[in-house]
Amino acid sequence: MLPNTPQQGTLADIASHRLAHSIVTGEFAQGQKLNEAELAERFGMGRGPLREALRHLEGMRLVKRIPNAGARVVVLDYKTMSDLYAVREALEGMACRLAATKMTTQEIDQLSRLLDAHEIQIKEEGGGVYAQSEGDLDFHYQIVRGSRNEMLMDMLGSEQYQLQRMCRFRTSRNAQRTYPALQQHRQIVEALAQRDGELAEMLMRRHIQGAWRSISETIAKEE
Amino acid sequence: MLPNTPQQGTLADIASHRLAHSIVTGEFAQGQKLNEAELAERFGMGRGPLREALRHLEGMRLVKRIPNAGARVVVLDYKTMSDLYAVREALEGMACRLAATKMTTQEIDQLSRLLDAHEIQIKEEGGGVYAQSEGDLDFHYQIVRGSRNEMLMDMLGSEQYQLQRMCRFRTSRNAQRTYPALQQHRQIVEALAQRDGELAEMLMRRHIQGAWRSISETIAKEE
DNA sequence: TTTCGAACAATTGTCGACAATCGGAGTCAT
DNA sequence: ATGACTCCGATTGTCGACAATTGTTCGAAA
Repeated sequence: MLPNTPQQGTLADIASHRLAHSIVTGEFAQGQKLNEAELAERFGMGRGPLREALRHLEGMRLVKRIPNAGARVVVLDYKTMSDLYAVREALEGMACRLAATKMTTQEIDQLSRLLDAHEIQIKEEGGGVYAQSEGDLDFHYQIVRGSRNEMLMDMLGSEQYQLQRMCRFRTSRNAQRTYPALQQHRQIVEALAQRDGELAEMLMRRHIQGAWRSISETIAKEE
Repeated sequence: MLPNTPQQGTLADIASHRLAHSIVTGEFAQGQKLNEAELAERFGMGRGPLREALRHLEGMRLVKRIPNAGARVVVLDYKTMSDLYAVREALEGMACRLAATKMTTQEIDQLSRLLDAHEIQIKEEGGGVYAQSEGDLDFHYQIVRGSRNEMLMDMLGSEQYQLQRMCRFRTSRNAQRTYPALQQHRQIVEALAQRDGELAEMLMRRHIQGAWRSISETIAKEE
């Protein structure tokens, strides 16, 4: 469902996925230096494939490379997260607009049932945040797929998806938002069902703005 | 001004830039296979740095890699170009909205003078398309910079910029659009000067939609 | 004591060679 | 003639070693 391709392909791909996972889960601290030789030994491979993996992660904006000075895990400061959510608002808004005309009625029904499952899950588990969080990603990704836009799927799937997870790990608990978020999801599905792309885009953009506001306040409260 | 960093850094960076240039100018045909050994010899380097460059270009969506089968220049078919313009509409629209509040009055004035220069250039050269094309890119990039959003600048600067140039090379001459495009640019600057982000976003989105419609018709006419 | 400089250690960048895998030519049987 | 199988060439994937660059530490002079 989600782009969690473990991929038993080349060693570089394996290293790329393992590194990405270690970074988004916080196993590697932000700004931490990534030593090539050390990582290569840990993964049981040479430095060649590992360097290629680092190049790939650089393209995904998960690490930042400085020539002759090595690679470091990217630092998600307030400004970066703010920028990220603006980009998400634009891209997912467009995805939603496109999905309103491109998704089949069947797919929209399926999306509605997905929300039913989420609602039950929330009530049973008393607002289990993590499940909702993953479910939220699932909901958004289904809409992006519904846009039928390969480039959007790539961007929101492989690149931003990872950074977004880093945001969630950084500011994990904002449980109070799970229920209003579900309500907003319902409104979005409604707009999709009515094939109103303009409305769907607007609702999605507001939804993401709300998510950012919530995260932003959480960060402010921590300080 | 534009992100044309020739970068005398590592060999991988040099190879990356040379390859990118060869691809966007059409020196390498779309879908052409990129032989590692051959390219490494042509650039006077080993296969290691070249492989890293290919990984980088893969992240920029200029080449497509298949494990154990090599890398090929991406093919810009109609669907891909359509997807690209939808993404551009979303991202540049957002950039324009942000720029309306973030750009200094001085920067907006400068943008206005840039358009004056374009107008003179068009009248003198009788609508020299290529110059206008580069000028158009310059205009758009200035607005993206004005958004103060690093992620937008990265995405629209390094990644899409290249693909967009490929589009232009594929469908080079649509001279009839230079003048209405300039008019639209003027409207956008006007909205920026009035600090009307919503209007500026809408105008930019229409502008890009118009550009796509023009390119789309050109392609349809060729067939 | 501070500061500048030089040697040194650590890490990155690069290359050449070897192993693994894929695509295609050729062959044989049906 | 066509289909599948096998072998071979070509290309990609990987590794280890070497060169180049950086950051540091130690020492000597002001």
